[in-house]
Amino acid sequence: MLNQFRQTPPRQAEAFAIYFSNPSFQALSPAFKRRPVALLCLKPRAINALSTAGIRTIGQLIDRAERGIVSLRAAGVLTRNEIISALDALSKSIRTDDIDWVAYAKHRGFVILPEKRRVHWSPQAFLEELPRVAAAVVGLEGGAKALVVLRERLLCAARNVLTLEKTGRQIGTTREFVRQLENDITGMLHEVFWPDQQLWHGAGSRRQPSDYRRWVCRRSRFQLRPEFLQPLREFAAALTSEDKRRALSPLDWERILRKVWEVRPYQLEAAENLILNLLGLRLAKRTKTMFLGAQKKINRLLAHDYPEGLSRRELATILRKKLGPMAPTMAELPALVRLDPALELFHGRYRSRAGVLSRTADRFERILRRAGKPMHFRKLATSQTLEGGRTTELAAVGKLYRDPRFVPIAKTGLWAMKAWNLDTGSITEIAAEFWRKNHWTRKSSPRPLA
DNA sequence: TAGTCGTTGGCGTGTACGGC
DNA sequence: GCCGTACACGCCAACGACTA
Repeated sequence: MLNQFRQTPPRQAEAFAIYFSNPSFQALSPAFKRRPVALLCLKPRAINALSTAGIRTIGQLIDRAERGIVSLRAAGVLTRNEIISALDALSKSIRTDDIDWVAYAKHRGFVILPEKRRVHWSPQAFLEELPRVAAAVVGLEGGAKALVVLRERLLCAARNVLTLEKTGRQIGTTREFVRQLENDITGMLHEVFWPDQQLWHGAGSRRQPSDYRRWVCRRSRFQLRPEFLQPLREFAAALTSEDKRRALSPLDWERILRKVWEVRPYQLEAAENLILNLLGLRLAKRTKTMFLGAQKKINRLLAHDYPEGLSRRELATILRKKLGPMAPTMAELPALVRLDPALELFHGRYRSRAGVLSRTADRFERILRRAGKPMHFRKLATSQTLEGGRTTELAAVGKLYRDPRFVPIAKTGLWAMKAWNLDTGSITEIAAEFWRKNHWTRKSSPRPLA
Protein backbone atom coordinates (compact mmCIF):
# COMPACT_ATOMS: atom_id res chain seq x y z
CA MET A 1 0.00 0.00 0.00
CA LEU A 2 2.89 2.30 0.49
CA ASN A 3 5.02 3.68 -2.21
CA GLN A 4 8.73 4.23 -2.33
CA PHE A 5 8.55 8.00 -1.77
CA ARG A 6 7.25 7.83 1.78
CA GLN A 7 10.05 8.64 4.20
CA THR A 8 8.80 7.05 7.41
CA PRO A 9 6.72 3.90 7.85
CA PRO A 10 3.13 4.48 9.03
CA ARG A 11 1.75 3.62 12.43
CA GLN A 12 -0.09 0.32 12.73
CA ALA A 13 -3.46 2.09 12.76
CA GLU A 14 -2.71 3.60 9.35
CA ALA A 15 -1.85 0.29 7.72
CA PHE A 16 -5.07 0.34 5.66
CA ALA A 17 -4.74 3.97 4.70
CA ILE A 18 -3.67 5.25 1.31
CA TYR A 19 -0.37 7.07 1.11
CA PHE A 20 1.03 8.08 -2.21
CA SER A 21 3.44 10.78 -3.19
CA ASN A 22 5.49 11.41 -6.27
CA PRO A 23 7.55 14.48 -7.23
CA SER A 24 6.32 14.28 -10.83
CA PHE A 25 2.83 15.38 -9.69
CA GLN A 26 4.24 18.90 -9.32
CA ALA A 27 4.38 19.12 -13.10
CA LEU A 28 0.60 18.85 -13.37
CA SER A 29 -1.18 22.06 -14.30
CA PRO A 30 -3.82 23.53 -11.95
CA ALA A 31 -6.40 23.15 -14.74
CA PHE A 32 -5.73 19.43 -14.97
CA LYS A 33 -5.90 19.07 -11.20
CA ARG A 34 -9.39 20.55 -11.27
CA ARG A 35 -10.69 17.73 -13.47
CA PRO A 36 -12.88 14.96 -11.95
CA VAL A 37 -11.30 11.81 -10.53
CA ALA A 38 -13.57 9.85 -12.84
CA LEU A 39 -11.07 10.62 -15.60
CA LEU A 40 -8.80 8.08 -13.94
CA CYS A 41 -11.26 5.31 -14.88
CA LEU A 42 -11.91 4.06 -11.37
CA LYS A 43 -14.69 1.63 -10.55
CA PRO A 44 -17.95 3.06 -9.17
CA ARG A 45 -17.19 1.87 -5.66
CA ALA A 46 -13.87 3.72 -5.63
CA ILE A 47 -15.43 6.88 -7.04
CA ASN A 48 -18.24 6.70 -4.49
CA ALA A 49 -15.84 6.13 -1.60
CA LEU A 50 -13.68 9.08 -2.66
CA SER A 51 -16.73 11.25 -3.20
CA THR A 52 -18.02 10.44 0.29
CA ALA A 53 -14.61 11.49 1.63
CA GLY A 54 -14.99 14.80 -0.23
CA ILE A 55 -12.45 13.94 -2.93
CA ARG A 56 -13.85 14.82 -6.31
CA THR A 57 -10.98 16.21 -8.36
CA ILE A 58 -7.62 14.76 -9.34
CA GLY A 59 -5.90 17.57 -7.46
CA GLN A 60 -7.82 16.79 -4.26
CA LEU A 61 -6.90 13.11 -4.62
CA ILE A 62 -3.17 13.90 -5.04
CA ASP A 63 -3.14 16.34 -2.10
CA ARG A 64 -4.99 13.98 0.21
CA ALA A 65 -2.92 10.96 -0.86
CA GLU A 66 0.27 12.84 -0.04
CA ARG A 67 -1.01 13.60 3.45
CA GLY A 68 -2.61 10.18 3.79
CA ILE A 69 -6.22 9.15 3.29
CA VAL A 70 -6.78 7.37 6.57
CA SER A 71 -10.50 6.70 6.67
CA LEU A 72 -12.10 5.73 3.40
CA ARG A 73 -15.56 4.41 4.17
CA ALA A 74 -16.83 1.43 2.15
CA ALA A 75 -13.45 0.86 0.50
CA GLY A 76 -11.86 -2.53 0.93
CA VAL A 77 -8.46 -3.82 -0.07
CA LEU A 78 -9.38 -4.04 -3.77
CA THR A 79 -10.66 -0.49 -3.89
CA ARG A 80 -7.64 0.93 -2.08
CA ASN A 81 -5.34 -1.02 -4.40
CA GLU A 82 -7.18 0.36 -7.38
CA ILE A 83 -6.75 3.95 -6.21
CA ILE A 84 -3.04 3.39 -5.52
CA SER A 85 -2.68 1.77 -8.94
CA ALA A 86 -4.37 4.76 -10.60
CA LEU A 87 -2.08 7.21 -8.79
CA ASP A 88 0.96 5.15 -9.68
CA ALA A 89 -0.03 4.95 -13.36
CA LEU A 90 -0.75 8.68 -13.37
CA SER A 91 2.68 9.50 -11.94
CA LYS A 92 4.32 7.43 -14.67
CA SER A 93 2.30 9.00 -17.48
CA ILE A 94 3.00 12.67 -16.90
CA ARG A 95 4.63 14.37 -19.88
CA THR A 96 5.95 17.91 -19.96
CA ASP A 97 2.65 19.50 -20.88
CA ASP A 98 0.02 16.79 -20.58
CA ILE A 99 -0.87 13.23 -19.60
CA ASP A 100 -0.06 10.40 -21.96
CA TRP A 101 -3.36 8.55 -21.60
CA VAL A 102 -2.20 5.58 -23.67
CA ALA A 103 0.71 5.11 -21.29
CA TYR A 104 -1.68 5.52 -18.35
CA ALA A 105 -4.00 2.87 -19.80
CA LYS A 106 -1.07 0.49 -20.35
CA HIS A 107 0.03 0.90 -16.74
CA ARG A 108 -3.53 0.19 -15.59
CA GLY A 109 -3.78 -2.86 -17.86
CA PHE A 110 -6.60 -1.42 -19.96
CA VAL A 111 -7.34 -2.38 -23.55
CA ILE A 112 -5.76 -0.07 -26.14
CA LEU A 113 -7.74 0.32 -29.35
CA PRO A 114 -7.36 -0.01 -32.25
CA GLU A 115 -4.83 -2.80 -31.97
CA LYS A 116 -2.77 -1.72 -34.97
CA ARG A 117 -0.77 1.48 -34.77
CA ARG A 118 -0.73 4.15 -37.42
CA VAL A 119 0.82 7.57 -37.40
CA HIS A 120 -2.00 9.00 -39.46
CA TRP A 121 -5.58 7.77 -39.84
CA SER A 122 -7.24 8.95 -43.02
CA PRO A 123 -11.05 9.32 -42.92
CA GLN A 124 -11.35 6.18 -45.06
CA ALA A 125 -9.12 4.15 -42.74
CA PHE A 126 -11.00 5.53 -39.73
CA LEU A 127 -14.36 4.55 -41.26
CA GLU A 128 -13.09 1.07 -41.97
CA GLU A 129 -11.82 0.55 -38.43
CA LEU A 130 -14.62 2.29 -36.52
CA PRO A 131 -17.15 -0.58 -36.57
CA ARG A 132 -14.49 -2.99 -35.27
CA VAL A 133 -13.47 -0.63 -32.47
CA ALA A 134 -17.07 0.05 -31.47
CA ALA A 135 -17.87 -3.66 -31.48
CA ALA A 136 -14.77 -4.40 -29.38
CA VAL A 137 -15.74 -1.82 -26.78
CA VAL A 138 -19.40 -2.79 -26.64
CA GLY A 139 -18.77 -6.54 -26.85
CA LEU A 140 -16.47 -6.56 -23.85
CA GLU A 141 -18.37 -4.01 -21.76
CA GLY A 142 -21.93 -4.74 -22.73
CA GLY A 143 -22.25 -8.36 -23.80
CA ALA A 144 -24.24 -10.13 -26.51
CA LYS A 145 -27.47 -8.11 -26.23
CA ALA A 146 -25.61 -4.84 -26.41
CA LEU A 147 -23.83 -6.08 -29.54
CA VAL A 148 -27.16 -6.74 -31.25
CA VAL A 149 -28.40 -3.27 -30.32
CA LEU A 150 -25.15 -1.78 -31.58
CA ARG A 151 -25.47 -3.64 -34.88
CA GLU A 152 -29.14 -2.95 -35.53
CA ARG A 153 -29.36 0.60 -34.21
CA LEU A 154 -25.94 2.21 -34.62
CA LEU A 155 -23.71 0.32 -37.04
CA CYS A 156 -26.02 0.91 -39.98
CA ALA A 157 -27.14 3.56 -42.42
CA ALA A 158 -29.43 6.18 -40.88
CA ARG A 159 -32.28 4.99 -43.09
CA ASN A 160 -31.85 1.33 -42.12
CA VAL A 161 -32.21 1.57 -38.36
CA LEU A 162 -34.29 -1.30 -37.00
CA THR A 163 -37.14 -0.17 -34.74
CA LEU A 164 -36.83 -0.56 -30.96
CA GLU A 165 -39.65 -3.11 -31.07
CA LYS A 166 -38.01 -5.32 -33.71
CA THR A 167 -34.60 -5.09 -32.04
CA GLY A 168 -36.23 -6.05 -28.77
CA ARG A 169 -37.80 -9.11 -30.39
CA GLN A 170 -34.36 -10.20 -31.65
CA ILE A 171 -32.92 -10.34 -28.17
CA GLY A 172 -36.11 -11.27 -26.37
CA THR A 173 -36.68 -8.08 -24.45
CA THR A 174 -38.85 -4.96 -24.44
CA ARG A 175 -38.40 -1.90 -26.63
CA GLU A 176 -37.85 0.20 -23.54
CA PHE A 177 -34.94 -1.94 -22.48
CA VAL A 178 -33.49 -1.67 -25.98
CA ARG A 179 -33.76 2.10 -25.68
CA GLN A 180 -32.06 2.11 -22.29
CA LEU A 181 -29.35 -0.21 -23.62
CA GLU A 182 -28.83 1.98 -26.67
CA ASN A 183 -28.51 5.01 -24.44
CA ASP A 184 -25.94 3.29 -22.27
CA ILE A 185 -24.00 2.15 -25.35
CA THR A 186 -24.03 5.66 -26.77
CA GLY A 187 -22.90 7.06 -23.45
CA MET A 188 -20.13 4.53 -23.17
CA LEU A 189 -18.93 5.23 -26.71
CA HIS A 190 -19.10 8.98 -26.11
CA GLU A 191 -16.87 8.56 -23.10
CA VAL A 192 -14.45 6.41 -25.06
CA PHE A 193 -14.38 8.65 -28.12
CA TRP A 194 -14.35 11.99 -26.32
CA PRO A 195 -12.21 11.18 -23.27
CA ASP A 196 -11.24 14.76 -22.59
CA GLN A 197 -14.76 16.18 -22.69
CA GLN A 198 -17.10 16.54 -19.78
CA LEU A 199 -18.50 13.11 -19.05
CA TRP A 200 -21.51 12.37 -21.13
CA HIS A 201 -25.00 12.35 -19.84
CA GLY A 202 -27.50 11.42 -22.47
CA ALA A 203 -31.17 12.13 -22.02
CA GLY A 204 -32.93 9.01 -20.81
CA SER A 205 -29.74 7.55 -19.45
CA ARG A 206 -29.86 5.80 -16.12
CA ARG A 207 -27.30 8.27 -14.89
CA GLN A 208 -28.69 11.38 -13.25
CA PRO A 209 -26.74 14.65 -13.51
CA SER A 210 -28.10 15.89 -10.20
CA ASP A 211 -26.36 13.09 -8.37
CA TYR A 212 -22.63 13.74 -8.53
CA ARG A 213 -21.65 10.21 -7.63
CA ARG A 214 -23.69 8.77 -10.45
CA TRP A 215 -22.66 11.56 -12.77
CA VAL A 216 -18.99 10.73 -12.65
CA CYS A 217 -18.97 7.12 -11.64
CA ARG A 218 -18.72 5.29 -14.91
CA ARG A 219 -15.91 5.36 -17.37
CA SER A 220 -14.97 2.54 -19.67
CA ARG A 221 -11.75 0.69 -19.20
CA PHE A 222 -10.61 1.41 -22.72
CA GLN A 223 -8.20 3.83 -24.21
CA LEU A 224 -8.32 4.80 -27.83
CA ARG A 225 -5.12 5.82 -29.53
CA PRO A 226 -5.30 9.63 -29.85
CA GLU A 227 -4.23 9.57 -33.51
CA PHE A 228 -7.22 7.31 -34.28
CA LEU A 229 -9.58 9.99 -32.96
CA GLN A 230 -8.10 12.69 -35.16
CA PRO A 231 -10.52 12.33 -38.13
CA LEU A 232 -13.50 12.56 -35.77
CA ARG A 233 -12.05 15.62 -34.04
CA GLU A 234 -11.45 17.32 -37.36
CA PHE A 235 -15.02 16.62 -38.32
CA ALA A 236 -16.36 17.98 -35.05
CA ALA A 237 -14.22 21.10 -35.43
CA ALA A 238 -15.62 21.75 -38.90
CA LEU A 239 -19.22 21.70 -37.67
CA THR A 240 -21.03 24.91 -36.91
CA SER A 241 -23.33 25.32 -33.92
CA GLU A 242 -26.14 25.64 -36.46
CA ASP A 243 -25.31 22.16 -37.85
CA LYS A 244 -25.67 20.68 -34.37
CA ARG A 245 -28.79 22.61 -33.47
CA ARG A 246 -31.03 21.83 -36.42
CA ALA A 247 -31.98 18.51 -37.98
CA LEU A 248 -29.88 18.13 -41.11
CA SER A 249 -31.40 17.33 -44.47
CA PRO A 250 -29.68 14.47 -46.32
CA LEU A 251 -28.27 17.07 -48.68
CA ASP A 252 -26.73 19.09 -45.83
CA TRP A 253 -25.25 15.89 -44.45
CA GLU A 254 -23.86 14.97 -47.85
CA ARG A 255 -22.39 18.48 -48.25
CA ILE A 256 -20.68 18.40 -44.85
CA LEU A 257 -19.30 14.90 -45.41
CA ARG A 258 -17.84 15.88 -48.76
CA LYS A 259 -16.36 19.07 -47.39
CA VAL A 260 -14.69 17.58 -44.34
CA TRP A 261 -13.90 13.98 -45.17
CA GLU A 262 -14.32 13.98 -48.95
CA VAL A 263 -16.58 10.94 -48.74
CA ARG A 264 -20.22 10.30 -49.56
CA PRO A 265 -22.86 9.01 -47.16
CA TYR A 266 -23.05 5.56 -48.75
CA GLN A 267 -19.30 5.17 -48.14
CA LEU A 268 -19.90 5.19 -44.39
CA GLU A 269 -22.98 2.96 -44.64
CA ALA A 270 -21.73 0.61 -41.92
CA ALA A 271 -21.30 3.32 -39.34
CA GLU A 272 -23.38 6.26 -40.50
CA ASN A 273 -25.74 6.30 -37.56
CA LEU A 274 -22.93 5.88 -35.04
CA ILE A 275 -20.99 8.77 -36.57
CA LEU A 276 -24.07 10.99 -36.54
CA ASN A 277 -24.54 10.01 -32.92
CA LEU A 278 -20.93 10.63 -31.89
CA LEU A 279 -21.02 14.03 -33.55
CA GLY A 280 -24.32 14.94 -31.93
CA LEU A 281 -26.04 15.32 -35.31
CA ARG A 282 -29.45 14.17 -36.46
CA LEU A 283 -31.12 13.90 -39.83
CA ALA A 284 -34.49 15.48 -40.51
CA LYS A 285 -37.05 12.73 -41.02
CA ARG A 286 -39.61 14.44 -43.21
CA THR A 287 -37.01 15.83 -45.58
CA LYS A 288 -35.25 12.51 -45.60
CA THR A 289 -38.42 10.69 -46.68
CA MET A 290 -39.11 13.28 -49.33
CA PHE A 291 -35.66 12.99 -50.85
CA LEU A 292 -35.63 9.22 -50.65
CA GLY A 293 -38.84 9.25 -52.69
CA ALA A 294 -37.29 11.57 -55.27
CA GLN A 295 -34.20 9.40 -55.40
CA LYS A 296 -36.26 6.26 -56.07
CA LYS A 297 -38.03 8.06 -58.89
CA ILE A 298 -34.76 9.21 -60.45
CA ASN A 299 -33.40 5.69 -60.22
CA ARG A 300 -36.41 4.20 -61.97
CA LEU A 301 -36.42 6.88 -64.66
CA LEU A 302 -32.75 6.51 -65.50
CA ALA A 303 -32.66 2.74 -65.31
CA HIS A 304 -35.76 1.97 -67.39
CA ASP A 305 -37.00 4.97 -69.33
CA TYR A 306 -33.81 6.88 -70.11
CA PRO A 307 -30.87 4.47 -69.99
CA GLU A 308 -28.90 6.82 -72.24
CA GLY A 309 -29.12 9.43 -69.49
CA LEU A 310 -30.64 12.89 -69.03
CA SER A 311 -29.22 16.36 -68.66
CA ARG A 312 -29.84 18.15 -65.37
CA ARG A 313 -32.45 20.39 -66.97
CA GLU A 314 -34.26 17.46 -68.63
CA LEU A 315 -34.26 15.49 -65.40
CA ALA A 316 -35.55 18.45 -63.38
CA THR A 317 -38.36 19.05 -65.90
CA ILE A 318 -39.48 15.40 -65.86
CA LEU A 319 -39.37 15.24 -62.07
CA ARG A 320 -41.39 18.45 -61.80
CA LYS A 321 -44.09 16.88 -63.99
CA LYS A 322 -44.13 13.64 -62.01
CA LEU A 323 -43.61 14.86 -58.44
CA GLY A 324 -44.99 18.39 -58.53
CA PRO A 325 -43.99 20.49 -55.49
CA MET A 326 -42.19 17.50 -53.98
CA ALA A 327 -39.68 17.49 -56.85
CA PRO A 328 -36.10 18.46 -56.04
CA THR A 329 -34.85 21.72 -57.51
CA MET A 330 -32.16 22.08 -60.19
CA ALA A 331 -29.71 23.09 -57.49
CA GLU A 332 -30.47 20.01 -55.38
CA LEU A 333 -30.15 17.48 -58.20
CA PRO A 334 -26.35 17.16 -58.30
CA ALA A 335 -26.16 16.31 -54.60
CA LEU A 336 -29.09 13.88 -54.89
CA VAL A 337 -27.32 12.03 -57.68
CA ARG A 338 -24.03 12.03 -55.75
CA LEU A 339 -25.86 10.54 -52.75
CA ASP A 340 -26.89 7.49 -54.76
CA PRO A 341 -24.19 4.95 -55.60
CA ALA A 342 -26.36 3.60 -58.43
CA LEU A 343 -26.22 6.90 -60.36
CA GLU A 344 -23.41 8.75 -62.06
CA LEU A 345 -22.65 11.89 -64.05
CA PHE A 346 -21.22 10.99 -67.45
CA HIS A 347 -20.27 13.68 -69.96
CA GLY A 348 -22.75 16.11 -68.45
CA ARG A 349 -25.63 13.63 -68.32
CA TYR A 350 -27.04 11.80 -65.32
CA ARG A 351 -27.48 8.08 -65.84
CA SER A 352 -27.62 4.75 -64.04
CA ARG A 353 -24.30 3.06 -63.57
CA ALA A 354 -24.06 0.20 -66.08
CA GLY A 355 -23.63 -2.33 -63.30
CA VAL A 356 -27.04 -1.55 -61.84
CA LEU A 357 -29.04 -1.28 -65.07
CA SER A 358 -31.61 -3.99 -64.68
CA ARG A 359 -32.04 -4.85 -68.38
CA THR A 360 -29.33 -6.16 -70.65
CA ALA A 361 -30.71 -4.18 -73.59
CA ASP A 362 -30.26 -0.98 -71.56
CA ARG A 363 -26.62 -1.86 -71.11
CA PHE A 364 -26.26 -2.49 -74.84
CA GLU A 365 -27.74 0.91 -75.57
CA ARG A 366 -25.34 2.52 -73.10
CA ILE A 367 -22.33 0.79 -74.63
CA LEU A 368 -23.30 1.60 -78.23
CA ARG A 369 -24.00 5.24 -77.43
CA ARG A 370 -20.69 5.51 -75.66
CA ALA A 371 -18.85 3.97 -78.62
CA GLY A 372 -20.77 6.18 -81.06
CA LYS A 373 -20.44 3.59 -83.84
CA PRO A 374 -21.78 0.09 -84.68
CA MET A 375 -20.28 -2.79 -82.70
CA HIS A 376 -20.02 -6.52 -83.25
CA PHE A 377 -22.40 -8.54 -81.07
CA ARG A 378 -19.45 -10.47 -79.60
CA LYS A 379 -17.81 -7.26 -78.47
CA LEU A 380 -21.14 -5.99 -77.14
CA ALA A 381 -21.58 -9.17 -75.10
CA THR A 382 -18.05 -8.89 -73.71
CA SER A 383 -18.47 -5.21 -72.85
CA GLN A 384 -21.73 -5.73 -70.97
CA THR A 385 -20.08 -8.59 -69.05
CA LEU A 386 -17.33 -6.18 -68.01
CA GLU A 387 -20.01 -3.75 -66.80
CA GLY A 388 -21.67 -6.33 -64.58
CA GLY A 389 -23.98 -8.17 -67.00
CA ARG A 390 -24.09 -11.96 -67.44
CA THR A 391 -25.55 -12.42 -70.92
CA THR A 392 -23.90 -14.93 -73.26
CA GLU A 393 -23.12 -14.09 -76.89
CA LEU A 394 -26.03 -16.22 -78.11
CA ALA A 395 -28.50 -14.62 -75.71
CA ALA A 396 -27.12 -11.20 -76.63
CA VAL A 397 -28.05 -11.69 -80.29
CA GLY A 398 -31.56 -12.75 -79.26
CA LYS A 399 -32.01 -9.65 -77.10
CA LEU A 400 -30.68 -7.39 -79.87
CA TYR A 401 -33.10 -8.90 -82.41
CA ARG A 402 -36.08 -8.56 -80.06
CA ASP A 403 -35.44 -4.95 -79.06
CA PRO A 404 -36.58 -2.35 -81.62
CA ARG A 405 -33.88 0.07 -80.49
CA PHE A 406 -31.21 -1.92 -82.35
CA VAL A 407 -30.68 -2.82 -86.00
CA PRO A 408 -28.23 -5.33 -87.52
CA ILE A 409 -25.95 -4.15 -90.31
CA ALA A 410 -26.47 -6.70 -93.08
CA LYS A 411 -24.90 -10.02 -92.12
CA THR A 412 -21.70 -8.53 -90.75
CA GLY A 413 -22.51 -9.22 -87.09
CA LEU A 414 -22.41 -5.49 -86.45
CA TRP A 415 -25.25 -3.77 -84.57
CA ALA A 416 -26.22 -0.11 -84.45
CA MET A 417 -28.83 2.08 -82.80
CA LYS A 418 -31.93 2.46 -84.97
CA ALA A 419 -31.97 6.14 -84.02
CA TRP A 420 -28.71 6.63 -85.92
CA ASN A 421 -30.47 6.00 -89.27
CA LEU A 422 -27.52 4.21 -90.80
CA ASP A 423 -27.63 2.19 -94.02
CA THR A 424 -27.88 -1.32 -92.72
CA GLY A 425 -28.29 -3.38 -95.93
CA SER A 426 -25.61 -5.43 -97.71
CA ILE A 427 -23.22 -3.80 -100.19
CA THR A 428 -25.34 -5.16 -103.10
CA GLU A 429 -28.53 -3.80 -101.56
CA ILE A 430 -26.92 -0.39 -100.93
CA ALA A 431 -25.56 -0.27 -104.48
CA ALA A 432 -28.93 -1.25 -105.97
CA GLU A 433 -30.65 1.38 -103.90
CA PHE A 434 -28.08 3.94 -105.04
CA TRP A 435 -28.67 3.07 -108.67
CA ARG A 436 -32.45 3.11 -108.27
CA LYS A 437 -32.36 6.57 -106.66
CA ASN A 438 -30.27 7.90 -109.58
CA HIS A 439 -32.50 6.25 -112.24
CA TRP A 440 -29.55 4.35 -113.64
CA THR A 441 -30.05 1.36 -115.97
CA ARG A 442 -27.59 -1.39 -116.84
CA LYS A 443 -26.79 0.33 -120.15
CA SER A 444 -26.31 3.75 -118.64
CA SER A 445 -24.33 2.56 -115.65
CA PRO A 446 -20.85 4.01 -115.58
CA ARG A 447 -17.96 1.79 -116.53
CA PRO A 448 -15.96 0.71 -113.56
CA LEU A 449 -12.64 2.43 -113.12
CA ALA A 450 -9.66 0.54 -114.52
C1' DT B 1 -27.35 -1.92 1.24
C1' DA B 2 -26.34 0.08 -3.09
C1' DG B 3 -26.16 -0.92 -7.63
C1' DT B 4 -27.63 -3.37 -11.78
C1' DC B 5 -30.82 -5.42 -14.88
C1' DG B 6 -35.09 -5.55 -16.86
C1' DT B 7 -40.19 -4.61 -16.99
C1' DT B 8 -44.44 -1.98 -16.95
C1' DG B 9 -47.34 1.79 -17.75
C1' DG B 10 -48.20 6.33 -19.09
C1' DC B 11 -47.74 10.74 -21.51
C1' DG B 12 -46.36 13.63 -25.29
C1' DT B 13 -44.49 14.31 -29.99
C1' DG B 14 -43.60 13.58 -34.79
C1' DT B 15 -44.66 11.21 -38.97
C1' DA B 16 -47.15 8.35 -42.38
C1' DC B 17 -51.27 7.34 -44.41
C1' DG B 18 -55.98 7.07 -45.84
C1' DG B 19 -60.47 9.27 -46.26
C1' DC B 20 -62.99 13.25 -47.27
C1' DG C 1 -55.41 20.68 -47.73
C1' DC C 2 -57.46 19.09 -43.54
C1' DC C 3 -58.44 15.67 -40.17
C1' DG C 4 -58.34 11.39 -37.62
C1' DT C 5 -55.80 7.35 -36.65
C1' DA C 6 -51.95 4.32 -36.11
C1' DC C 7 -47.42 3.79 -35.17
C1' DA C 8 -42.65 4.62 -33.58
C1' DC C 9 -40.25 6.79 -30.46
C1' DG C 10 -38.45 9.62 -26.42
C1' DC C 11 -38.78 10.25 -21.84
C1' DC C 12 -40.02 9.39 -17.19
C1' DA C 13 -41.27 7.09 -12.77
C1' DA C 14 -41.78 3.18 -10.28
C1' DC C 15 -41.11 -1.37 -9.33
C1' DG C 16 -39.16 -6.26 -8.45
C1' DA C 17 -35.44 -9.58 -8.67
C1' DC C 18 -30.91 -10.32 -8.20
C1' DT C 19 -26.04 -9.60 -6.79
C1' DA C 20 -21.60 -8.01 -4.86
